[in-house]
Amino acid sequence: MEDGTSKSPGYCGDTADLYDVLQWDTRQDCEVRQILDRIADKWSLLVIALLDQQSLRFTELRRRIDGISQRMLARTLRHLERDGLVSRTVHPSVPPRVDYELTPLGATLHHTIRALVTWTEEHQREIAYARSAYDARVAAEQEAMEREAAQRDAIAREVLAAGAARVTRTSADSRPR
Amino acid sequence: MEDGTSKSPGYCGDTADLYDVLQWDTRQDCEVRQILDRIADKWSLLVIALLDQQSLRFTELRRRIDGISQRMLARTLRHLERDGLVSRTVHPSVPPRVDYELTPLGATLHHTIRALVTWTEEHQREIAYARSAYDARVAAEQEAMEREAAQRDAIAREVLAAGAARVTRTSADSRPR
DNA sequence: CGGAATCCGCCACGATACTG
DNA sequence: CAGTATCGTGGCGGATTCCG
Repeated sequence: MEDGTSKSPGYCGDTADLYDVLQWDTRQDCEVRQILDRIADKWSLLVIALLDQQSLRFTELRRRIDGISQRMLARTLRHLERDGLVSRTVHPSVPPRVDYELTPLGATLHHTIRALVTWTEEHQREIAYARSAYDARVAAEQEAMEREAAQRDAIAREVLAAGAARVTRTSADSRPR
Repeated sequence: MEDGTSKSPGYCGDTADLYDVLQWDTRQDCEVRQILDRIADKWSLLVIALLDQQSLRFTELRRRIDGISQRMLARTLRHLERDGLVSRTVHPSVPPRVDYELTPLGATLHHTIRALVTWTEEHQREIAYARSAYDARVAAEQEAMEREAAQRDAIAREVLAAGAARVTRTSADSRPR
């Protein structure tokens, strides 16, 4: 089975059905986070998006996503199937044909994901701008640091040179004694 | 700088501003996916959720999240700051005090994230059920496989025993010759 | 064609120690 | 308190091979 969900020992239990939504912060390191990590996965997102439009077979998905390895596609599909988000249909024919499609549950997820993606698309430019601004700031700071270091270095060298000269003189003075 | 966004060579460029939203599937392996991977991150989600309620300082976040390493918290915060989602305010005092709070941009994200988390919470049980059903199916299949294998094994042993007996007889018959 | 299994590089993450 | 720097490691993900 390679690596499954690995029912972590940190399973916090669903004893509290009606927990305060305003406090999903601390205790949510149980199942919710895990599910989120799975569906927010890079490939899962793509697969769900593609399957919303129509059912597809393995190779079609592989071609469309282009960049995914067969291993990751198989893994992703099995995960989604396990979570009940996509359904797998095997047509007994030669060559074998397997179709994947979104379950009703998966379809509801799609809307939410779409919202997230839409947000990202809408604010893409703002984020890019913020990033460049941040990077510029950091670069400026680093440059300032380097200039300062260079200055310190220069001063240190000067002092050392003067000290060496003084030492030479001093030793010359003390030698006769 | 350790490891940053690592502007991947796969940067597809934002040349197409008005791309068909219905086809964000294939070409989205550019910036959108990267942004999504960042904000849909396990820790980022938590930090954003926590900061929506009020501004917090480093250690407060650390305590509340509980399970995050100082390294990941620092990384996450710097990422979010770079993306312009949270703002960092340093109060020059002893001991030093740093406050983090959501920017307006980050506040807009919070609603979307909340929607995603809400979806997860709402369908948590369905997913858990689907998983157990899937696991049960797989376990049953594997058990069937093993039973079949055991049967094959028994049959094979029987045949081998019979064959050995025949061989013994045959060799006994052929010895006198 | 649709996978499963194996090998392996690499880096993301965690734990620790040190700085200011 | 609020980080940065360093090291060790687990597992993610890619390439390859084989099976039904």
